[in-house]
Amino acid sequence: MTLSDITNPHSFVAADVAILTIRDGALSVLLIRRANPPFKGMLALPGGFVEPDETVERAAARELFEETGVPKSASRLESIGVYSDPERDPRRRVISIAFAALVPNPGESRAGGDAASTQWMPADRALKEPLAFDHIKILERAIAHAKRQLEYTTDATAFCPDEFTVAELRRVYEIVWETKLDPGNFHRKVTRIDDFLQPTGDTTTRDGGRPAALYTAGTLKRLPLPLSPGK
Amino acid sequence: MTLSDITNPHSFVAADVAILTIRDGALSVLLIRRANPPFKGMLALPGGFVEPDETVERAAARELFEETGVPKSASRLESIGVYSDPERDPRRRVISIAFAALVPNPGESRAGGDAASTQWMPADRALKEPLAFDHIKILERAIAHAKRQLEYTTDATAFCPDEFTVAELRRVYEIVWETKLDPGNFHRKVTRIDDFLQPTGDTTTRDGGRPAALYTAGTLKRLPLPLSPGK
DNA sequence: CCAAAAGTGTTAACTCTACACCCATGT
DNA sequence: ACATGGGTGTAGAGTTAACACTTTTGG
Repeated sequence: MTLSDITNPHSFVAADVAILTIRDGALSVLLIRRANPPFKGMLALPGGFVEPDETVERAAARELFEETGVPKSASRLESIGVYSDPERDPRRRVISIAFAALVPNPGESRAGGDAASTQWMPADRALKEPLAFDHIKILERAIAHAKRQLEYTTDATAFCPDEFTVAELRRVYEIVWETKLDPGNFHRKVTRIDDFLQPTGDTTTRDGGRPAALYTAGTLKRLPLPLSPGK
Repeated sequence: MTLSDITNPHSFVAADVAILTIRDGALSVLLIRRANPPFKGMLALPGGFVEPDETVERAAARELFEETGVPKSASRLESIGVYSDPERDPRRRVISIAFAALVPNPGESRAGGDAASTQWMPADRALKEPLAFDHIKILERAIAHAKRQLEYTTDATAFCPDEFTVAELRRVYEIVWETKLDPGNFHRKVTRIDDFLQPTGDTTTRDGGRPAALYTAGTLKRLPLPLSPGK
């Protein structure tokens, strides 16, 4: 560290992650209660400073794993924006790289980071809570991002367990888009797209009724034609 | 500035901008020749450090204006990613926030920054040049971003002058997507979308043939249905 | 047997593509 | 008059939405 490093413009860089999942039929987000100032005691998104030897993606993946136990590979973790208002942190200049993580329901918020202070909350309720920093803006953007991702990519599968049925996938779309989709048409549409869904050969009756075929996520990332949320 | 500020993890943060326009029928990018190490003498994207009192968007807008004279309001300037490999700058840790700017052809690269060392280059040629840092990756992402933006948003108008014809707009799509589009079908499609194009009432014959109606960009940002580059 | 959910068939409405054709100007 | 590009009409192909219907299980 030289003097010029200190006098030249520099900043703290943090990665903040809106970890989204579907719980009890609602799009939900993981919030922590801050143990330290600033905003001590307030709800916030998980986040932390980027270490000198890691990328911001790695810092975000680390936060994700610490708070949920979900490895990066089981999620879709994407950068959704940079928050750099000089006043956003009252103590010092911190530039935040915001991420959205779409993860399968990991059950109760776990021990990793600081279990006692983490909680899942339905996204619509979280948007009405006072959140630390500009985390409300990050959360808004993360939710908009998720809705858009479902239109153009196969990211909906990130909300599902490893093996899932077409109806379970449909419910993801219905919950995130807040619409009803025709089960028959939806089934035809998604099963016709090459490499979207990989049949396992197994079936399940866990949702009742006639047994449903089980699938895993295929290799396709971007949908050839967007799935529209329109009625 | 306290001691803890220095010993805690921190970084230099830069904004690098891929300024894209359409010149001589080709998608082109503004490159500078670096006057200083590292990578002295090499081609690079314009960029600079984020000052302590400005946002990264503002730093990017400043670069854009310095190099082209184009104000932020006449462009679409969007963050397209964060480049934070600890080794990306050989001298010290620098995290780069990458932007893509879509601008109308501003004529010759101008005096602002350092006219002698800036040049427009067709994007496909620039992709084959050795560029400083990881700027090739940023440029690739900026081009992919532009192609996608044209599908889902009204950003194509950012490449056009203030007033433009439907055919001029069509040429933007044809050049960026590297396709031919049916003039009649394209005309019908875009003029039918509410708030995409605002008729001025004037016409022009600057492209020859029958006079074409002039339009300005409307208020719509996101297309209700994507325009596909499909055949 | 009945309820429930999976998955398929069918059809009318809609949209898109290709291309023919007419229009309004400069030369 | 004619070349040039602007813009409209139209028919056939393709796609979609709505919903009836069959399938396969659990109770």
